[in-house]
Order: sequence, then C-alpha cells, then structure tokens
Amino acid sequence: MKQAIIDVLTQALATCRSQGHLPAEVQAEITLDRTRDSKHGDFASNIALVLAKPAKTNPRALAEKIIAALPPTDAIAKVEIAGPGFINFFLKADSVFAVVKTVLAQAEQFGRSTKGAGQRIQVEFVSANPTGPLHVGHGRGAAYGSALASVLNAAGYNVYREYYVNDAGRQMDILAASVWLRYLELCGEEIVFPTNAYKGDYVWDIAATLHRGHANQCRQSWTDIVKTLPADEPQGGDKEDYIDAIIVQMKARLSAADYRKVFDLGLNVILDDIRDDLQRFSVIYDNWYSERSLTETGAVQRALDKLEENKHTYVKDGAVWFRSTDFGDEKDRVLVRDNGQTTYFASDVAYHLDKFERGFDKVVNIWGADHHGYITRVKGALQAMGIDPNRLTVLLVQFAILYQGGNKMQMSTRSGEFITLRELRKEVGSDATRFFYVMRKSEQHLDFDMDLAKSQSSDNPMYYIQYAHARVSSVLRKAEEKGWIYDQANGLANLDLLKEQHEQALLTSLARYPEVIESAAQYYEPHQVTEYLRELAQHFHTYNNAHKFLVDEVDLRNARLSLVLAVKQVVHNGLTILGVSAPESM
RNA sequence: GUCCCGGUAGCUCAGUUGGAUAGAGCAACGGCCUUCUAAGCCGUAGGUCGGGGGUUCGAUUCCCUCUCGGGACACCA
Repeated sequence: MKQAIIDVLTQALATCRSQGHLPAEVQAEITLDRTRDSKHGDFASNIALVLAKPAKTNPRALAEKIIAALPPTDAIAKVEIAGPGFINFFLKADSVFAVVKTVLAQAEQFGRSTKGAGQRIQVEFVSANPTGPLHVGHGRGAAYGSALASVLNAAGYNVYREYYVNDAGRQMDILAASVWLRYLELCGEEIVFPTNAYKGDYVWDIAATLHRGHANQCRQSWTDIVKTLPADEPQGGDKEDYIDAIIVQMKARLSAADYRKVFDLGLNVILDDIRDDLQRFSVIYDNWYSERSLTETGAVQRALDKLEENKHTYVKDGAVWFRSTDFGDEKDRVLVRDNGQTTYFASDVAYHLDKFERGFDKVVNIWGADHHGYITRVKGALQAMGIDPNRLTVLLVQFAILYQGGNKMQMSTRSGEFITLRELRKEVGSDATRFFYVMRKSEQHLDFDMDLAKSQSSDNPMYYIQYAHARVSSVLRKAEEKGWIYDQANGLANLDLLKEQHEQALLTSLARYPEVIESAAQYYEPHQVTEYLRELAQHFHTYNNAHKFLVDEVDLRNARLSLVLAVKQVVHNGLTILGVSAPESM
C-alpha cells in the first residue's frame, strides 16, 4: 500500500516536471510516513515542503499542483493539503479491510518481502572463545544476532549464520594449562592454582574426564615444575609471565600428542556445551568456522602475502606490521610477532578475506562493545586487500546489566564468578530472556530486570504480547463450546462491518507489520519488532475489553473472528522472528 | 590524552531516520469483573527532550561547543 502511493506520487512529480511546474533538474526522494493523527489521513508526504524552495514557489501552491497531477487510484479516497504543505492521503475503507484477507491468505508468509532481493548476507555472532560456558554478556549477542538474522531473512535476504570458533591462540593454551593443573591435583599433586588460570568448576569436570580416561599418563611432578617458574602475582610477580611459563613447561614435558589431547578435550567439551546451550536458546547456525583451520589451510599466509604484495606491511623489531595508520587507525598493528607466531589480528584478516572470497554480498559482524577499536583495522585490512570495506558492517552490542531484587549482579569470566546464560535461561525462561535481550537498541546499555522478566503480569511486555495470542485461541475455544462454527468466507465478505474505532486501529496496525519488518531489517534493529508487537497487543487488548467478539449476529461475529485471527497470525509471525514462542493458552 | 556509546516524565525506555499538539510501560492517584482469561481495560497527574550556539519553512532528530555518566584504547584472544 505504501509503495503504491509512492508510485503515484512519483508519477505526479513527473507530470509536474513535464508541465513546467517543477524544474527538471530538481530531484528528491519521496518520503511517505504513517500519520500520527488520523485527522491527517493514513499517509502523509512532505514532498511539497522539500521541493518548494528549489521550485521557487510556496509549499501549498506546489502541493496543489502535485495533487492535480495525481493519477486516479482505487485505493485512495481523498487527498488533502494540510498545515504548511503536507499532502495527506486517506485510504478507501476497502483497502483498509483488505489486510485481513491478505494476512489470513499469506499466514506465516505475511510480512515477508523481497526487498533484500536474495542478496547473500552473512551474519556472524556470539563467536565467544571456547574457554568456558557462555555468560549473560554473550546471551545478548546470541539473541540479537539470531533475531537480526531472522529479520533479514524475512526481508528477503539470503542469510547465512556463522559462529567463529577461536580454537587457537594463547587463551586456549591457558585453558589447556588450567585443565592440566586441575588434573595434576586429581593425580595427587599439591599445587597452588595460578592467578590467571581459569577457575570455573567446569575446568574440574574436564580434568576429571581426563583423569578417568588417561589415569596418570599426563602426570608430571609439580615440585619439579615450580622450580622453573617465576613468581605469581600474589608473590609480587607477573601473572601473565607466570601462566605463560606454565604453558611452556606443559608443552615441553608432554608429548605433542598428549598436549593436543588435553587441549582438544577442553575445547570439545566446552564447544559442545556452547552448542547445546545455544540450541536450547533457539539459536541455530549454518556453520561453525574454525580459526585453527585458517592456519592449517594456509589462509593466514595467503592473507599476509596479499597485504605484503600490496605494500601495506613492513618489518620492525623483528615483527611484521600492517600499516593500518594509512587507513585511519591510531597505530600500526602487528601481524606476526617477533617469536614467529601470527597474531589474532592476522587470523581475523584472513577470516574476513575468506568471507568475501566465499561470495557474500554483505557481511555483518556482531561484536561486544569492547571490540570497537578493532573495526578500523579490520576494515583497513579489507581495503588494503582490495575489498570495499563498506560491504562489512560491524554492529556493537553493549553488555547487559542484570538486576535482581533491585541489586546489580556482577560478573567476571576469569575469576569463575559469573552468571551463565544457562543459569539465566533456567531462572527466567528462554522466551523472556530472548525478548528482554532484544527489547533495546543493541548499542545501548541494557538493564535486564530479572524479576520483571519472570513475572507473569501485564508489567512484563512479553507476557502481555503472548497473552494477546493466547486470548484469541481462547475465544476460538469458547466459540467451539457454544457450537458456533467460524465461517471464514463469510467473515471476509463482511469485513465492512468492522466500523468501530478499535477495529480501525487494529487494521492499521496489521497493515504496518510489513513496513516494520523492512525498517527493522534496513536499520538492523530487531527492537522495532518488539515495540510494534507491544503496540499491536495493546490495540488488541483494548478492543477485547470494549467489544465482544462472540456476538449473536453471524456476519459480524465472523468478521470479528477474522480480524482477531489475523492479529493472532501477525503476533505469531513477529514472535517467531524474535525466537519467542506463541502459546495457545497461558 | 584519543576514540566510541549514551543523557527524553520520579524509574525503564520509544520516538516512523528533519515534520503537524514529544509518546508508552512501571511507580502515584481514581474507576471497571453476573461477561470470550482482570495475565486485561479506562481515566487523572507528570516535560526547559543535559546546557549553549548554528544549519532551515520546521530540530528530540543534523553540525559545533561545553557538561555529566558508561566503555574501549596489547607483539591477549
């Protein structure tokens, strides 16, 4: 409907140009908005205000010319000039009612569009290091990324969901060392656990599995090891140096195969746990991409070669640097360390090169807000390799702060004292968790009120929306009890009986849904869907309270049931995009 | 110090990407169940859109500046 009006406006402008009311060189994008006030009709355009100056006339006079040039249309009842020169469009009743027919006919497909034109878009999200269970910070990225992917899919993009597994690098070595030390404790060694090692209980579990399967095979004398180590932090040393020294010892004392065994056990146990966790959170992926594979396939080397070929690297202090300052970065970045090891950044360059080599038109990364400094260098590297950096969009997700009983709950991965996504899910449920995570703009700090998320009352927006869905089902059950059979054909033939204000408001809300999906996709803002659903639910509840659906008059009853069934469908479609269930009863 | 994000009702936040009289939910106050779920609805009150400049027909929205919060600034990942 919106597009249809934009089309006739475009034609009208063309006519104005040919008649000389508008200079041919004056161009403007037509904006058409839903009106806030029904006195202003259904849609309003500010085009006359925008073009008045270049056309050297006043807005109202230009608006008249434009209106006169509008081709006749079935859908529009009347057009008015209002205020300083707005053009207001009033839709015919028939075209307002038509949405019910469309919703019921298209069902799950209602709201889908072809705006994305099948463009291939990759969404990479969560990608947490497999060094421990997902915590509540990752949860927001998971809910947001998953909802965004669904929104893009509904808007006609060909979406590919990916998780980048950081299965290489120092943090993973620290995990392996942490597991090994716990294992040594199980073997009977008396050790002092390092400040910088992973202390969560899950490390004990992994160590126990190792001990069960391999007994004392990987056992080494802690007393011997300690002699080679510098002081740990509590003893006045450096905790980073200390843990690194342990890793060196571990690699020296275990065979390569045994080291890999400990390393992979930790990796696989945790990765399986993450997969399971996300699956229960209704977050699914098309692919899990291994960082380690980038080294193994030579992708990292290829990326480094490409940067070197294009003369964007140099050697200093024994390290290979990327001249990222040429692309707006504050300082140049190391690709290969003086010890010969490539950095995480080098893997990232290779990974992003690979993404575009795989043929995605657009790539979206969802990162924690603490990674914002990386955007410039990654985009710089893309540019340095001859790829348009604008094809990459990085969306930052701020941390969520949990509140329970009015108190802030803190977390920290390394200390082992953190709230896991799993705990949050079990506490407030998957539906409410997902809904609350996407309720706010991603780049905004989120106050996550656990008490509210758990509460089963109208204060809780998720329950409020789900209840609208359940309420329609309840009405249908009631109709059945009364022996009244819903006749959809009859209902659709009598939609013109829906004259109440509440009904008109609902019809407009329903018609807006496809526009909301497109907008949410265009701006990467799934929270537009939560806002919309709350509003739709509110219109429904208000209507429900003011009017009875199950009236004696058959025609009116069928018409109203058709309307509320359409509401139910749209609520279902919207909640599905958000990864939230739509219950039949509550 | 540099760079991001934010400041809208007592609280948590929307605000259709520059439009018409700035909205919602809590909290406060007053109403509505012999009825398809009161897990709901209606009403009242509540504002210098952080301050100050600028851009223009028009600014909560864009630009500059100041201010106050939060965060990021590795040869870690």
